[in-house]
Amino acid sequence: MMSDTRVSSVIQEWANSYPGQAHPHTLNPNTPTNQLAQMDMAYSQSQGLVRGGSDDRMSEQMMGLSYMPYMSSCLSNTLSTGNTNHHQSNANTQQDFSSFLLPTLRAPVNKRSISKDSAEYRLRRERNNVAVRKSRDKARRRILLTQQRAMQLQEENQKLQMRIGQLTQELDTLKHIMSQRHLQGAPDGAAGESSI
Amino acid sequence: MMSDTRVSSVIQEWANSYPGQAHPHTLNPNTPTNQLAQMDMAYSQSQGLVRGGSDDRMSEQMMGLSYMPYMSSCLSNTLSTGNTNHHQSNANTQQDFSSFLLPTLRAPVNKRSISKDSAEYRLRRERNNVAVRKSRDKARRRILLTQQRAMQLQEENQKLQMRIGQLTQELDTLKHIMSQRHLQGAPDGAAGESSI
DNA sequence: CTCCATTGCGCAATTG
DNA sequence: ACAATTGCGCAATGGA
Repeated sequence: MMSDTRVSSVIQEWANSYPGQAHPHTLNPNTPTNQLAQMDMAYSQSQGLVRGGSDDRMSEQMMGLSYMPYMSSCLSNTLSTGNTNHHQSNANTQQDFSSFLLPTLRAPVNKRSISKDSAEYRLRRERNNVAVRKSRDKARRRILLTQQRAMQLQEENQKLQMRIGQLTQELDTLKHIMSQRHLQGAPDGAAGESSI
Repeated sequence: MMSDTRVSSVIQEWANSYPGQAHPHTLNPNTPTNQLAQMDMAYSQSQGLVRGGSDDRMSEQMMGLSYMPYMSSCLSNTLSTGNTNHHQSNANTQQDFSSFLLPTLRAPVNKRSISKDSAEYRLRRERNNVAVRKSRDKARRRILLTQQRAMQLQEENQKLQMRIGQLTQELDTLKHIMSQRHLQGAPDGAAGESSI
């Protein structure tokens, strides 16, 4: 039939995706690998509070060169990046007084004047963009792995259930034969008789 | 111990997440729900290219939960929206010649001057934003469900394997007993003798 | 063509 | 300071 070897390999990969914990060891449906625990609420209010006040969207980037597919911006990413980032909309609005708002815990010193133009800003942005792509790719891979794992587990499950049916039937037959010979008097002490 | 009833419910939910296929019915490991088939090289350079391959079917069925959290943002936001979107960066710059660049496939005709300001533009954007939130929320839920499903399948798997071990041992014991009674000569035709 | 759904991407805030 | 995550909006595209 299907190669069962493939299963274990994917399972292995999957396990690697969750360094935190995810071993069959102490598997507990109540601890959904954490990492996802907060997924539910994460949404309900982050929106209105976090960014709502600053309102910085708008005039994101390019619109101009947007028509051509991403070839340019993506292939030559990381640095060369003929990417289309031209957007110098209003932006630096709150980091000025952010130092005031913060609870005086070692004020961020001088973080001002990183406004968009500075090469440092672009550098940071570009780095973050790379990190973001990397992270998302990782997430995608993890999701894929989880899906494959689920499918394979299901497949394996069916096989196991068939096997159980097989064994059960065989056992019944054997027991029946033994009872036919009125020798049933000796219940096997070893295996017990767990119900079906 | 753990309620097994809950398992089936989650599985059920999960199944609903994949209307395309995902029923134990004709499950085929060779069709990994596609939708994620080409994921490996995604990072190196696919970014700009991949787009074309994806093909997934899936209708929409609300998945039960709606977007209570969004309701406020969606309903009220759509128009009232205290958002300060005023920016009139030049926008319509190249769609003029874009019609040239494109392979003559029904040129975008006149999509001109929908630039940012138009109420229609904002309306469309806002609608899309809503759709995006909805879609992502759905995706998150689906991922979570898949994970839970995988965990529960694994748990169930372990139980099944234990059961198999149990049955096998019981069967061995029985066979041993029968052979001890030198009655092995009677082949049970019904169950066959599948090796361990 | 319109409309919604999906998806890749960049930005900014947070986290570790 | 730095990479990794995460929510979000934008634009392109796919599919009714």
